[in-house]
Amino acid sequence: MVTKSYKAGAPEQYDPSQFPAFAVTVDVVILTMSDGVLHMLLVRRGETPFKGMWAIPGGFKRPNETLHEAARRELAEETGVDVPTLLTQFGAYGDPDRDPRMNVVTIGYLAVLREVGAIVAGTDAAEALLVPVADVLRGRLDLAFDHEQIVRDAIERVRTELEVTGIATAFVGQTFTLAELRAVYEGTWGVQLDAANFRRSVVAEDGWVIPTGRLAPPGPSGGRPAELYRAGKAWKHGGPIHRLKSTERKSRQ
Amino acid sequence: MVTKSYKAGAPEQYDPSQFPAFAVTVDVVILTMSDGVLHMLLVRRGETPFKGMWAIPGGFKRPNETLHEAARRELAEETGVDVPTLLTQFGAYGDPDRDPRMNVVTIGYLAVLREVGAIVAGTDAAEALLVPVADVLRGRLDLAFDHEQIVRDAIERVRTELEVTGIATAFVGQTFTLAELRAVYEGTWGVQLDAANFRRSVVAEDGWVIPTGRLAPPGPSGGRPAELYRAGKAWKHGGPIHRLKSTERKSRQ
DNA sequence: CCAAAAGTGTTATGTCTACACCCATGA
DNA sequence: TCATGGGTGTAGACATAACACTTTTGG
Repeated sequence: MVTKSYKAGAPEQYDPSQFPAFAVTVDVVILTMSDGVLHMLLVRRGETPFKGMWAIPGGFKRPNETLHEAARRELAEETGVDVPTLLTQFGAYGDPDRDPRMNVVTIGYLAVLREVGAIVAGTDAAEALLVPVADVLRGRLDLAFDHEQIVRDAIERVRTELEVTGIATAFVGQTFTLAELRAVYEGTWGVQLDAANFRRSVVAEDGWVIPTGRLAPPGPSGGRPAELYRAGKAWKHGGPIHRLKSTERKSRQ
Repeated sequence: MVTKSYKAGAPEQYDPSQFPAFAVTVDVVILTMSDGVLHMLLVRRGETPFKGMWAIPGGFKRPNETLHEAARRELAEETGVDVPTLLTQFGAYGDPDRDPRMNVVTIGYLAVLREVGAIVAGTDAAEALLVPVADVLRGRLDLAFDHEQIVRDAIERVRTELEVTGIATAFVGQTFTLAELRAVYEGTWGVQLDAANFRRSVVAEDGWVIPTGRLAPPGPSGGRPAELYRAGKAWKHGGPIHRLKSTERKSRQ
């Protein structure tokens, strides 16, 4: 592969002020599974505009960091989590009136955490809240800016990614039972999957889950102990689990 | 659905200069099928930086337009096409050193055109060129900025969209033969598909292609005239054509 | 007539879904 | 021993891939 001479153009006589200036922010939709229900993190805005309203965490991009680094920094500031199991960009939003103060273009990121951990309210947020995603999608919460649309896009993305990539394992721990993994699909898609067929599909796909040989203790109501797995490498064309096409089964939400 | 009071926050005492300023651009990867081969449009840069190098068309976002409008404007300026058959956002790029002049965040858009039409070289481009996408992916052309990466992401996106959405019909005319539609999949994925099975899959899926009853004239070398179809509505979960998993067939490129 | 391209039929193989059944545990 | 949840077996429905065959054109 040829290494490109990246700094070809001369940055000589050039006046940046002749181009319209924008503020660039990064907004992070932080998702986690809690009790089989997909949850997301909201923060209460401590500053104008939309002061006191719920919003998704975010902040201004700094000139010397990449977009991904900015997202990672915002995530760490808000949750204390330094290494998310997954952090993906999913969209950009730049409508002229989306921020009443000035022209702000924001880049949407999707973060997936295994556990909630200690959620730290940052300097510009008076409070933090973990809510079911379904509540936001139903419009029960009034979010600041165009954050409701951003959340909708993020959820649509995670639902698709679930079918196409290995994102599901980002929701569960280092080792997990297949019931836990199945709960990720069920909670995200709002469907019920047949446990038997789920197991076969997942185990059959090569390099997807790897048995550890250990067993998980059963729940308080008994039941056979489940085998513990760890995540394998991702795979070729899409994952082993797909949304039903014709025969839709009853939903849970 | 509840209408949100959008201008809630007061834009009062606020100093925009306290936040880092960025230029925001929109870059458009313009794709079209030509002779069964996926092509893209490049323009030669007429200005510094990277003056004289090939680049994908793009330009600065204006404060009073949306990102989508900016992409549409750039596309029209560069190609004369006002209404593309498809225009989708696929990514944002904001590495600190991606533009030697200043901090520029760019939003990548993917445009699909039916025909090339009259390609008009704009004011800031000395020349325009339609090249096979494969040439760019192989690194045969040295593109300005981080445009090679942007192109790679765009192609990856169009390949996925092809499997999941009705994007294929955006490449063909108002009416089309199934051979033309098949060429879109074959040219984009670099595979050969069985014509018989392709027909069955596409026709079987309800509301995907609609027969017009008319026939297309055969080519110069003869052959039975093909039936003409027009595009139907999109569908539920993904399109009818999928990349082969196990049995990979011989590629064409 | 032959070659070429479109369209139909057929068959073996693979995958998906539903659900019956067995297994290991807590109370 | 019963309830609960994990794991296996299996049969029918459905989808996929390969390819032989028929149809309709140009030369």
